[in-house]
Amino acid sequence: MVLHLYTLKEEKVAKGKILDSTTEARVKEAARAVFIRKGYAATRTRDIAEEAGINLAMLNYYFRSKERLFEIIMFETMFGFMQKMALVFNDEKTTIRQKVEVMIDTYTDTLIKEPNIPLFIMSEIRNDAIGFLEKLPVDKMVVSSYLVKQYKEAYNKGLVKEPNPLNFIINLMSLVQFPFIASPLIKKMGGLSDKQFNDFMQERKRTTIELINTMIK
Amino acid sequence: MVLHLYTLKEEKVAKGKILDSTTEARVKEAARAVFIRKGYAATRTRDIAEEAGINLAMLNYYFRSKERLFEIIMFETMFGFMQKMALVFNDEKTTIRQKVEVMIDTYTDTLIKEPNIPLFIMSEIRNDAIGFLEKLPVDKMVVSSYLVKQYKEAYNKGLVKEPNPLNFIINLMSLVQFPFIASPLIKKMGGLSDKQFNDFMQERKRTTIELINTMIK
DNA sequence: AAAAAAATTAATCAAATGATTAAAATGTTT
DNA sequence: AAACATTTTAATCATTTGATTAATTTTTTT
Repeated sequence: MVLHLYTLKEEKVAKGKILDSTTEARVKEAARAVFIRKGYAATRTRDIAEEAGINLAMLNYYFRSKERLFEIIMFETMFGFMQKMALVFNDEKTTIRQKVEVMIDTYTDTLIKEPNIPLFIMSEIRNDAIGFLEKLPVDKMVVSSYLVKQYKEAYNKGLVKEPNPLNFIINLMSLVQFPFIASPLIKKMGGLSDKQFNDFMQERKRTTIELINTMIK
Repeated sequence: MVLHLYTLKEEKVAKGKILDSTTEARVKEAARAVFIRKGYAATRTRDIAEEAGINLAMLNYYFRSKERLFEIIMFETMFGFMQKMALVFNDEKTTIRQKVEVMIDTYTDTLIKEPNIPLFIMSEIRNDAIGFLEKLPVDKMVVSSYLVKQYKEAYNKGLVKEPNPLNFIINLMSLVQFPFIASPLIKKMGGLSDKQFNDFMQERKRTTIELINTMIK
């Protein structure tokens, strides 16, 4: 009955077991689903156990505590979120306009599949009991990105009016993420079903790209 | 030791007592502050009592339960939020452009003072244990607004490209509200202090108005 | 001033909840 | 197969937390 380290577990998984069938993986996947749907404070460890279809004790056996499990989920989620962004931002082969297009297109698709991620991230960062924000180099990621370099050049050439690239990035994020954050409200406002909402978001890609592109000559 | 009704309390307040000095009012004000800062699930009734500087039992004495107290706060917050919107939307004396300007200006000012309201509303609507969204006629408010009427006319005259007024309204809300929802992230990204962030939002008013106005000829 | 009502406090309760334990079951190694 | 290690289960613990109670103080009414 020795409680092994998490790293030992990883080794075992790496050996070739089907990740999703492992109890550990099921707990983690259930935790991800419930945490993202309800937030840290509102989820009970029993909710996770139930969602995973396992005994409650297994959660603590594999992850020691609710908080440690949450840290793993939160870190992975934020990391994935940022990595996706960084990849587009730092592509030296694309123009600003192409980046805008790719960002809006791929982000919308991602969020149609996982619509609760933005609200989850923003909510959990608000409390930030653990201090994720400090650990994540979002500032470096933006300031030293290729996109910002491109944007500054474009500004110097008079191709964009707005001098602050932060405004540009915020507009981009706002227009894509906010509709998902406010999705229950928007569905109600427009009388949209889930399906209709997703179709609406698909169509919105084009108008959003157009709107952002008015910032760039 | 009779527990009086909430309405009786109101009468008393109406008699002329200074609202903020009443224990009941202090509990409510503290509840508003804590609920909006941390969300329903993360706040303990003891947090509220401490913030109000009163005995925990007073919360239940005046408001019966955490849930009932929350309902009052949530309803008032959402109502205020919508009323402010409806007032601008239904002003028959202003043009669309003027409405855009007023919306962005006043909303930004409001959110600089109460930056956590959008995230609070969106978070609590997500769970929606009580069913606020059903009770609130957001759909009617938008569809039958004077702004939507104006917008449709403008579309018929070829003054706007985008046929769906929902897209227009979402863009407006996104650009104003999202920066506050994501404020910790944005502060980190831009290396901004609280003061710098607020100044940034003030400046952003102008560029946001410009951006939205590109949708209207 | 006496009586009644309302407000407040400290102590306590009951349920929920995160976590642990000891035993049982399953899997692995020798 | 025996011994050992790992995984799983059911029961239980300890703390947190929303709520209540009974007594006390303060305010209002008569």
